This record gives sequence, structure tokens and C-alpha cells, in this order.
Amino acid sequence: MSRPTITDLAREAGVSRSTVSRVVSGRGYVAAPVRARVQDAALRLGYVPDGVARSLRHRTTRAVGVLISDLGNPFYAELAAAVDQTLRSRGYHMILANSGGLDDEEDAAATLFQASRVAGVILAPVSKRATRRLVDAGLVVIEVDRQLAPGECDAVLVDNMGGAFAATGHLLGLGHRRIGLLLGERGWQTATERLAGYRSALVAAGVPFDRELVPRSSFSRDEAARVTGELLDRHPDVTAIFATSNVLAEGAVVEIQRRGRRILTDLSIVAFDDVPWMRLMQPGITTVAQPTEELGRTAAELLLDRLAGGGASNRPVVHRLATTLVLRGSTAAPGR
Amino acid sequence: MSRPTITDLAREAGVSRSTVSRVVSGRGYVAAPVRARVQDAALRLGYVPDGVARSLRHRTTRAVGVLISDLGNPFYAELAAAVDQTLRSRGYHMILANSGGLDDEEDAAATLFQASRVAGVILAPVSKRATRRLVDAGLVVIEVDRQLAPGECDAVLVDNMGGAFAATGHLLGLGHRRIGLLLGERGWQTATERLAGYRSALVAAGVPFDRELVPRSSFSRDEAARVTGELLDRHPDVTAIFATSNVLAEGAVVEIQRRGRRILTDLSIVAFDDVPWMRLMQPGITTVAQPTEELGRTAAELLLDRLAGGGASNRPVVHRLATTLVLRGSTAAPGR
DNA sequence: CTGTTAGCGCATTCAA
DNA sequence: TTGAATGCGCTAACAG
Repeated sequence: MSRPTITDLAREAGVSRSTVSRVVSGRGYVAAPVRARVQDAALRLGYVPDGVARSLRHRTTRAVGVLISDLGNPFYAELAAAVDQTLRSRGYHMILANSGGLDDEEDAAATLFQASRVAGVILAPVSKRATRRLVDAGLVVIEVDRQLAPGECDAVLVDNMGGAFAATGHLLGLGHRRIGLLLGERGWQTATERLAGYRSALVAAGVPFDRELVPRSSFSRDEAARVTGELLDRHPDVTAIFATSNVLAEGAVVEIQRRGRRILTDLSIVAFDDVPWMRLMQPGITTVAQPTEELGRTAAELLLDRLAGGGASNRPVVHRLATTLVLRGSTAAPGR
Repeated sequence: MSRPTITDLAREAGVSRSTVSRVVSGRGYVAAPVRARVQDAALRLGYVPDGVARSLRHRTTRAVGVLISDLGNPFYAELAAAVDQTLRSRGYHMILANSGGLDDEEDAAATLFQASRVAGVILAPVSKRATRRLVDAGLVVIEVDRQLAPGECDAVLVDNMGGAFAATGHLLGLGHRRIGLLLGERGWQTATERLAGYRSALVAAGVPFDRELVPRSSFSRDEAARVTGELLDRHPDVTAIFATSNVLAEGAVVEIQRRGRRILTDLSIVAFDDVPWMRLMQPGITTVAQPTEELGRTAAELLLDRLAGGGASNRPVVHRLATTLVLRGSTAAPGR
């Protein structure tokens, strides 16, 4: 009734358990006819090797812990999909968890990963605590999208500053001087770097930075909508908005529409992170595209290479992937 | 250097391994001071119980295999997120795999789940083979979104026929008589049921069914765009399109825009499956909303209940969740 | 209340 | 080329 083990297989095929082990694991010598007999029995019994027992024996698994902020956000979903695909093509699989950006959840996930004896971890970190703990426990860990523990593990990031510089520069080039910036939570590395890109573009153009144009908000759509409203109320001279994530952009668009203002004609908008709806809008949303699929693939490959190459032997590497400014119709000269 | 085990803990705390086991697993009697001593040692050593060894001993894990078609599709991503959340709140976690709608991939995932000794499986099935194998192996399995093995396991579905009936009825009520239907791959239960809803709404309105208005395509965005183009070319009398998934709707919208036709004014459109961009469009896309979060939560709860209640004791249950027609601006009387 | 013993299913010595 | 023996880390009788 319960699932067959090598012992059942051994009895069925009339050989010892060791021999069965050799054929199912594909290691060691086994005479061809014996091998065939065992394989036959395996098929008959519907035998599937017990990965748990195997893992205990090998003291590691083929599982990789993947921790992202929010599966509902298409950016993270695509990232996870890319990680999964790369992992599977090399015989690994993924234990996926959402942190929701909460460090308690992140800690819980880290514990889960440790307990599961995963081969490694890929995470979009929330606090450096979890990363550090995992690294200290001897696990291979890769930080992705954000880096909170530089020098302690590999990281795969995008050029946030360059992307933000390009986006802001594009608006400035069109003649905008009062540009609202939707940033999400401060303190997150992506936010900090995108802010830096925005500021340095302003400096390059000789336009003064006005902190009033950078309202505080969370990363949520609704808060982005709210602060967009406040921004437009308090600063009617704002002619463009740079929303530094797909969700923030969504909030901004919702609010602009709610007020009956029209994108492009009344207000230019640039986003960060290209997601499908931005192409569907009319006009399409100009945005800084991230190489999301490459981000996930690179992280997974880095991890797998570390595993093959014997862990954290060499020093940590950091990949910075380039972004691309995708011009669509949502940006034009002000006051048109 | 390697991770501490109960043996290390036992030595550190000066007790036997069984006692350590009792305190870390929280089962059995342990004197308070001894307990404290062990917990102390655990903290000092950074001990985390080995879930693999535990699983081997218990002959089951706290992992649930989750198989969906495509993480990149917001419907599945949201579904997976809901499953994950419910699972985690009850101490389980998720091994997530993408089938991409391919039965080979599904088989591979089923094998992985079996090998991983998951407590149960939630899947959006591709072929009945995998479900059957899993059920035969004694696993608790829940089919979600589609049911391919009726009577063999629980299923959580939405009222596809009712939703399609409502959507089509809405268009008919506005006066449309020639309604294109984008269905995706035939043979998928969702497609079949949505087609049935479309047809019965036509019957109810006394409008003849024309198979020419139901072009063949896959579920991909690009193919949806292509067949939308062909449909509009061959049948200029079509005044409305019903796209039965969010991705198909995306393709239809892209093609309509490419031709410079305008939604609502030139052509009404109704979708199935409410995703964020449909609210962002102007006009917003009228659609049949699925209770996606509830779908995932219900599936997870059903699974967990089965596990608690001792497996597949009682007969399979099927949940049919209601859909809601969300009226937005993309539908109007024809020829306006 | 605590320790001893045995074994979950598998892979790996080591002998034969 | 095959089999016997051992142990991965943990839990569950059972005896003390």
C-alpha cells in the first residue's frame, strides 16, 4: 500500500539493495542483464526514488530557496519564472516564498530554507540580517535586484542610477524643469540609486533639486495615487512625473486619469520597469526597461556555478545589468 | 564547521539526544531547567532542526507541490500567491513549477513532487495522466482552474459557462449580433465551457451560431492578435469581440490599436479574467472577473483539510466559484 | 522525567 | 561484478 522502496525492488528483482541502489542512482558497476531486471521491476512497481532519503544521505538537496517581495507584482513574477526555468534545466527546483517586504517574513523564509537544506538561496533581500545568517550557515546565497550585504555574497543588479539618469535626462531634454519623482520607500537600495540618477541628471542640466517634488510614500499603488494627487495639487507647475516602478506608475496613471488630465498633453510620464500594460496604453508609457529575464537567469546561473565550483571559494562577484530607455508616447515637451 | 545536530546539542547541554529531540520538537515531558539549558545551547550553536531528517522519519513533508501553467500570466501568479499565503499561514510551504501547458513538463513536475514526498499537490492540470498517477500514488491532489480527472480528486473551478453567458448576453443586450470569440486552445475545459456559455447566450437570444466567428488559435498574445486581424478582415460585420482570457484580450487590444480602430466607438470588447491593466485603459475593459484569490485559497484549504482529516477518505468535492461581470467602458451599442 | 534502542530509505565503503 | 554492513539526523517506543 505504501510506496515501494529499494528493499521491495530488491526482493522483486531478486538482488541485493546495494545493487538496486547502483542501478537507480546510475553509479557503480552493474551487469547489463541484472540492470534490465531491476529497471523492469521498478517500472512494474512504479518505483520513484525517495528524494528525502537521498538528501539525508547526501546532506544536500536539489532545491533552491527563492525569496521575492511579491508574486503579484509582474516584475517579481517574471524574475521568479526566469529563475525557475534556469534551475529546472539543470535539474534543480525552487521553493518559492514571498516576503511582502517584511523582515519577519524574510526571517521565517530563511529558517525554512535552512531547515530544508536547500542547495542555495536567491533572494531579493529586505534586511541584511537574513542574508548574513544564511551566509554564516555556509549556504551559497545570491542577492538579486537589491544588495544589502556587499562583500558577503554575489549580487545581480541593474544599473538603477544609469536608468534613472537616462529617464530624467530625457524629460529635461524635452524642456521639463519641474519633475515629480515617485520613489517608494526610502532606504531601499533601488530607491536610493534611482534618486541619485535623478539628481545627477538635474545637476547635469543645471536644474535645482527640490525635495518637495519627491513625496514620501510606500511602494503601493494606492499610496502612489494619493501622493501623485497631493503633488499635483501643491505644485501645479509640475509638468512631468517619473515613477520609479511599475506599480508606482500604475498609481500615478490612475490618479491622473481620475482627475481627467491627459497623459502627454497635460503631463508627461516616465516609468521604471517595462510591463505589458505600458505598451497597451495610448499613448504608450515611456519607461526604463529592466532585463528582468536576464536578471533571474544570471542569478540562477551564478548560484549553480558556485555549487559546481565548490561553494564560496572565490570572492563575491557583482553583476550590473544595463537598462534601456524605451521611448513611447507618454513624453513630450511641456505646455504643448 | 558543518551544521550542528542534536548530537552536538546534547553534548553541549549535557543531556541525551532524546531529550534534545523532545525540547526542539516540543513533544514529551522535559523538566523546565533542562529545557532551558537545551534551548540555550541551541541558540549558542545556531541550531536549526534538519527538516530532511525529520521528513524521512515522519515519512512526509510540510511541502506542497504547486503546478501552474505560466508564472508570467498574472492570473496564475495571483493564484500561486494566494496558495502560498494560505499554505504558509498553516506551516506549509510551496514547491512551485511551471508546466507551460506542456504535458512533458507536467510529468516531470509530478515525478519531482513524488520524489520530494510532498504532503499534497495543487495543480492546474494539462493531461489527466499526471493527476491520475499522483492520486494512484496515494497523494492528496486538488485540481484547480480546470478539472481533467473528475471523480478522482477534489477540484476548485469557476463558473466558466455562467461567466461567458453573462458576457455574451451583455453584448447581445446592447444589440450586437456578430460577436467574435477568442477561445485559445480547444479541448481545454475552460475553453469548452466558455464556448458553451457563449453558445447558449446566442440561443437564448435567437441569434445563430457562426463557427467562422470563432477562429482557432493558441493562448498566446501574438496569435490572438493575428487571428483578431484575420477575423476583422474576413468579417467586417463583426461589431464585438469576446476574448476569453486576459492574454487573449491583450492580443485583441493590440491588434485593434494597430489598425487604428477605436475600442468602444468602432468595436466593443469584453474579456474574461480581470487584471490590473483593464482598469487602466480608457475606456476600461468590461470583463468577467474571476475570484482568483479565493480560487487559490480554497484549493489550499481543501488540501490542508484533507491532510488533517486523514487523506482521501470521503468522496471528492468540487467547488464552483461564481464570476462577476464588471462593466466598464469598452462595450456599447453597435454602430454608434 | 530521562536515556537506550531501533529504524525511516538510501548510498557508500569494504570484502568477497 | 555483487552483497553485507554502516550511518546521514531525527523521532518514537520502551524501560528505567
